[in-house]
Amino acid sequence: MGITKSQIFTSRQNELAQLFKILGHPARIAILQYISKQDSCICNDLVEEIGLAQATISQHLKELKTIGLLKGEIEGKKMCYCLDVDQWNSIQKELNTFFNTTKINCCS
Amino acid sequence: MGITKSQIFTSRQNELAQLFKILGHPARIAILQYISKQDSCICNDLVEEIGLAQATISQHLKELKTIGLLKGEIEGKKMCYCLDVDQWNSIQKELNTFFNTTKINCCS
DNA sequence: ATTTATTATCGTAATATTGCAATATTATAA
DNA sequence: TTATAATATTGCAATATTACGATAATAAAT
Repeated sequence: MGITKSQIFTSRQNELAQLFKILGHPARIAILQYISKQDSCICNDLVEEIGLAQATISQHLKELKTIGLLKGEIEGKKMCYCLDVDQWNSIQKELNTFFNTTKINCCS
Repeated sequence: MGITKSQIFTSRQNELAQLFKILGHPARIAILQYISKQDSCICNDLVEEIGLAQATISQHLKELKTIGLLKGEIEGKKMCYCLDVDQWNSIQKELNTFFNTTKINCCS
C-alpha cells in the first residue's frame, strides 16, 4: 500500500533510516557541498548554482533543517544557511556506529 | 515535476545519494541488522522476524543487492543472504570521505 | 511425476517525493 | 508608503516508492 510501516520497526531504526533518507537526494548532497565551500551561503546563490527552482531549493533546505544539519540565520533580507558542525559530527558518528556494529557477517 | 533531475548533478553526487537513499528505509536497516547477528540468513526468517510480506522482503533484498551490500547464495531451495563485508567497508569509507570533506562551515 | 517449500516477479493500489508556478511573507531601499 | 529583493508556503501535476496478493520459477522430497 505504499506507506512505510514505521510502527513495526524500532525508533532507532526509523531515526537512522530518516537520516539516510534525507541525505539520499543529489540536490541535498549538492547543497551541502556548496555551502561547505563558500564564504557566504545564500539561498539565491544555490538557485543559480544548482539549477532548480527557488521553491524547490527552499524545500530541500527545509528538509536538511529537520535533521539539524543546517541552521539558517537572517541577514537583512537574505538568509545565511550554515552547516551545524556539531550535528554534522554527531550524525557522522551515529552512522559509523551503525556500520561498525552491523558488519559481522554470518557467512564469512 | 516529481522526477529527480539527476542530469544536473555530477555522477558522484548521484551515486552518493543513491547509497544514502537505499539505506534510508527502516526495513532495509532491520534486514542488515538481523543478517549481521544471525548464524544463518534465510529470506524466510526475515519474513517472520520483520513482519512484512514475503514479496516485500524480497524487493528490499533486491535493492540492497543493487549497491552490492548483500550477496545471495543458493542453498538447496533456500537462499542464504550475506553481507558483503568488503563492499560494506568500502561504502562506510565513501560516506566518511563525504562527511570529512564537507564539514567546513562558512559561518563558524 | 507430483507435491512441497522457498524465493522471485508481476500487477496494482496507496502513499510519498520531487519540482514548479503562483502567491505570501519579510525586510530593506527609495 | 510604495517599490524591490529574498525566501517561504501553498497547491498541484508527474513520478517514485512501498506493500501485498497472485503467480511463476526453482529445487528438493515423496
